[in-house]
Amino acid sequence: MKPAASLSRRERQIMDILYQHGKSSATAVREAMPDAPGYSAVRAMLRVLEDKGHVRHQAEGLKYVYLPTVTRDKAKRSAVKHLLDTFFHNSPEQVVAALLDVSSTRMTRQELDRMTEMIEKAKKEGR
Amino acid sequence: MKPAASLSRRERQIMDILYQHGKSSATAVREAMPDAPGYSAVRAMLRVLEDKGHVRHQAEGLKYVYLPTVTRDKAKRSAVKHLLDTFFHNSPEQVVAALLDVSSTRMTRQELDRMTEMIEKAKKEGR
DNA sequence: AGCATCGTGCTAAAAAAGTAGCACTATCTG
DNA sequence: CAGATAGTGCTACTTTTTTAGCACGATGCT
Repeated sequence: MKPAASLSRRERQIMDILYQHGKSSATAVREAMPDAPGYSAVRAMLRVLEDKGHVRHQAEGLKYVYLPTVTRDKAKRSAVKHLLDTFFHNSPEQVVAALLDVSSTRMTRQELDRMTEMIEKAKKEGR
Repeated sequence: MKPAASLSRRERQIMDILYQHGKSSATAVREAMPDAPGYSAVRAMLRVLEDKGHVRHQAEGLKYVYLPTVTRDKAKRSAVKHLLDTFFHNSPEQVVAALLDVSSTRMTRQELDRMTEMIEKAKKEGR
């Protein structure tokens, strides 16, 4: 299986949707797509993704649901690494800054507290 | 100009490189590409990206250097938002967790301290 | 000046992506 | 049971992407 960077436009859109929603039927994927193409097109792309090994499907009731073969967790890490590398010169600190900037209004005190805790914990462990 | 999600595979690779390196010549872009194609191919893609409005070029000495039209900062935000949405259910806190997980070994005490500071500052401001 | 080199602009063709359409099966509904 | 529906598997076609190649201008060297 190829790395995420080698996916085509539509393939990427679909993978993003699958990671966001967890398993989804072709119809669900389609509905979540920007500029959604026809149903057949979506199915064809899912088939291609399956051939390439990026997704697999399981029968659920009558229909198929598709899900990524790579766990959310691994995909997550890759995504974070890629972001770090592309926009932040590998500086996690700057990511935190961006994060606070982008979503500070929506963050509660508790969330911020939990962040502090995590960081404190990392400090202790790294000692 | 279309959103980042509508870029083709190669276009995306190129944009990533440009954001990572800042302005670069066609040759430099090419060298940074995974499975780099021929030089002409890269130039052609840069031209397409320019047509679409994603990059512009300036003469630097004899050659051209290309750079994104959208500022690094805006692109950064979009990328962070997209990551939040795709893998973290919009929970910044979980991003921090992933960040610590992925790069904790490389983080110094100072970096962690600065993170704490930023968060503390956000707490005060949000009060 | 003459030749090699580096970088550009353009065009055309190969390859991949994206899309629609049909045929078939299983279920549901009256 | 007959018809309507929902879902699948394929195949073929169109469009976009991706690529290589050639021609030209500027520069550097001998």
